[in-house]
Amino acid sequence: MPTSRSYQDPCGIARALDVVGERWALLVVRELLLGGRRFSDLRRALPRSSSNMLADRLRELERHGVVHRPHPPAYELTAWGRDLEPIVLSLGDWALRHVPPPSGPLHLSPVSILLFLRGAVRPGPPLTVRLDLDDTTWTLRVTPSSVVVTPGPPPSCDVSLTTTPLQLNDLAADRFGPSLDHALATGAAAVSGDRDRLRTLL
Amino acid sequence: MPTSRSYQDPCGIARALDVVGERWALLVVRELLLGGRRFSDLRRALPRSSSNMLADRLRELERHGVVHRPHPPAYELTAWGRDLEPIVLSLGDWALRHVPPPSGPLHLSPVSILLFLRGAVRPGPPLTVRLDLDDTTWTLRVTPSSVVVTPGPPPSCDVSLTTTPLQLNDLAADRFGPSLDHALATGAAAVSGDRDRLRTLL
DNA sequence: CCGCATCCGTTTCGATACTG
DNA sequence: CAGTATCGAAACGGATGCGG
Repeated sequence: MPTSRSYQDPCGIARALDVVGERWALLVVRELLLGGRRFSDLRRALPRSSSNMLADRLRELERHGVVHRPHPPAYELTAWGRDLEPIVLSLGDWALRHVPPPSGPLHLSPVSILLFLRGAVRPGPPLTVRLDLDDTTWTLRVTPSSVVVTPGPPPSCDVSLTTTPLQLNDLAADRFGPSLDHALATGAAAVSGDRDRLRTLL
Repeated sequence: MPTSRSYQDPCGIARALDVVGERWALLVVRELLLGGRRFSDLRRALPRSSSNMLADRLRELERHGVVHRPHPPAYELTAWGRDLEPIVLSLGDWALRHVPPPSGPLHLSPVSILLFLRGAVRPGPPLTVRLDLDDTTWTLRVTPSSVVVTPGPPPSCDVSLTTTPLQLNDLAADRFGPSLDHALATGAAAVSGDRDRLRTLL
């Protein structure tokens, strides 16, 4: 049964929290920032959430107009939901300025690292990269005026990279430097196509 | 006992929510945005929260480094906590773009309306306003280069306004136009000093 | 009165199992 | 695959207590 409690406060901040303040809600939004995903995609991306929770949150977000389903079974952000993007990304930047990373066995969703990667890549000469992360495939497209990441494979690509989100995080932190060679040597990552273009991404 | 659950997700967004994602946390931050407040101030501003909840949240926020207490018994935001200001204000703007106001008996905290008012006032000729809202007194200071709202009364002021936060919200929505005359006539607001300067604020 | 701590009923969360 | 059902654990919310 979806949550229906409210702060009963006319302030915009409280009203925003009535919509996206429940547990997991903003992480569901994060997972939808790069495009529509299905229920099972969200479960894989948020493995520590439970299925009834996810179902509740999606229903609430849909009821409030943050999420809709123009092409079931996929869930997508509405235009209003997409307006959360800069806010959610700012929250992430804010935390990274001070919060020590949690310890223990960690899981990083493909969307998390792709949002970070997209933010670190500058527009430049056209380049299409295919990324295979945890059984999902993504397209990173660079043009002189934009950097776009979308779900699904590109029709064709200049270079493709297969690895895990956590490994890609390390590679990106190193700007595809020496750690890339090491990962390729140990099989933690695999590249086909124009490897040098990949190195110049960051 | 303070909450200690974590999303166990190294993504910055999840880490931010580990710190300020629990219920009431961001509303406590909102209440501290204009300066240090005491426990009882926070209780008055957030009357629908419970005292143990508030104590828990303050302890958690202090432990995480968002809040500190340089001058007990007041609670203040740390520099990191103050960095949340643009994010929290953006969330409020986001909600006001689409969320219908909640119904029923509503409570608007002085800080909520003062944040909104401060955002609506442009820098201009120097002016100091004393605001008495719900038994707390505030100072609004306009200079050619800034608009600042601080807790506590000013040493001296050009004009002072006494009313309720909800009433002030209405007056500000009307840019201190006809509704001000009506409020003054009915006693819903009282002004002393340079009333015309007040009218030109917005 | 202020600044909490404690107790306790209710709601939400989270894990697991299950169904169309 | 896309959720629902169930149930114990945790968090929330209100009331009350208590030292300073």
